[in-house]
Amino acid sequence: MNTELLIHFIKETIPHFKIDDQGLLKITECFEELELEKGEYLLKQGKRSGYFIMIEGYLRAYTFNEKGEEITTSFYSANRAVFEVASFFQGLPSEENLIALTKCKGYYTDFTKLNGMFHSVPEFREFGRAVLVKEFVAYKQRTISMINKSAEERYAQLIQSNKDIFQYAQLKHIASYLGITDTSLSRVRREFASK
Amino acid sequence: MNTELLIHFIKETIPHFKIDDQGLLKITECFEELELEKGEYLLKQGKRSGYFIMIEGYLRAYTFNEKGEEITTSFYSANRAVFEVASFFQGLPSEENLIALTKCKGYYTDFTKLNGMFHSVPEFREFGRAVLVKEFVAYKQRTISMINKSAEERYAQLIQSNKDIFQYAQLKHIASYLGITDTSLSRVRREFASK
DNA sequence: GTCATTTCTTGCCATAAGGCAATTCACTTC
DNA sequence: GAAGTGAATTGCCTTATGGCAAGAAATGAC
Repeated sequence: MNTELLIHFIKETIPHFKIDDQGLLKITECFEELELEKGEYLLKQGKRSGYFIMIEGYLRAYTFNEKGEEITTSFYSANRAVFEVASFFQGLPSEENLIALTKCKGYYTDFTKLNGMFHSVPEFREFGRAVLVKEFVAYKQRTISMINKSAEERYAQLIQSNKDIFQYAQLKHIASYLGITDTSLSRVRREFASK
Repeated sequence: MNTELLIHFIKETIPHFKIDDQGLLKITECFEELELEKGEYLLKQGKRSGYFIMIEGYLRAYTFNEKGEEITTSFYSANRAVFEVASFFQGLPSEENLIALTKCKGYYTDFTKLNGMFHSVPEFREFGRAVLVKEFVAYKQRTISMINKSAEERYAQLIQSNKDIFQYAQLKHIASYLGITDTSLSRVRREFASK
């Protein structure tokens, strides 16, 4: 397996930590390469989530509200760890689906393997925790945006932070991610463009 | 130090894990008892967050938006680990304040000590991760509520999940926590009461 | 108790976002 | 390039929420 990019991702995530080769070997042994074609699912509702370090591509996470409408909960792009936190760590069946918006490449593992590394490889502990913290912080910021920003501000923010996604995701999916309807997003875009 | 309640909280958090007495001792040595009076701050903006296992009491987390208005980001009650994730784990100055709504009691530690335990006490790793995951999941669910529930539904949800808070927090703080103004909350409450 | 202060509620009107249906646009297929 | 499909936009109207100011209620100081 070509593990170069996996190793690079791990080192980038914990730059203050030196990892010896033995530790790296233990880690890379627990991952397998995985490719998804556009439209393929990384995770389906009801299954337990795995842990995917994505090196290339775009993914969308979605679930359904009580009315049965699709709600996009996240977008993922390259150099991001992808997992549904409750399902992966607490062993629950996932309420989310993860679908590839483009061809995706990366490294995959499951909870048992990851947990083994977590306890036996100190550097991996740091890595795992850093990833969890980073994702947590991102969600927290998003909640706060929902509280004190308008739809248009959230839209502007998304354009700035993840412009590519507009190329791969449908606007109605971006709309539900932003917490508005596709109709409103369309109007927000018109307003925004005219500025 | 009376560590009974601390030990109880740790065991409750990872019920599937047996902890030996040596591990427990290592853990309890790293915490100190802490009491806050009503109105006292556990964390002030700009400082680095600590880690507080709260056994008794109620806390409120808040920050400010661009207009300088207070935004309540969380309420905490007994048997909860309290920390600002970005500040505590990433070492950043906190953007949040944590203030006691009532007298609070619990156990306190800092990042250095916690990180030491994280690497040296396997049970504490499990505990630390479980806490992080639990808080993360809660935030995630809150974000999704913001997306697909009305203010009234979120209000009803809060009443059900944390009724006590209405006794200790001001309505304007609950309002900003729910993502609405105090005026709107007042109307939501009138509607809700009439049902 | 009375006064002062803060919190909460209400009325009135403004703005943001939603709902639905019709239309336009973009993309595929033949 | 015509027809068919699904996505996105638009028009028209409704509903949810906000803003502000006035009043009511609760709280605290003396």
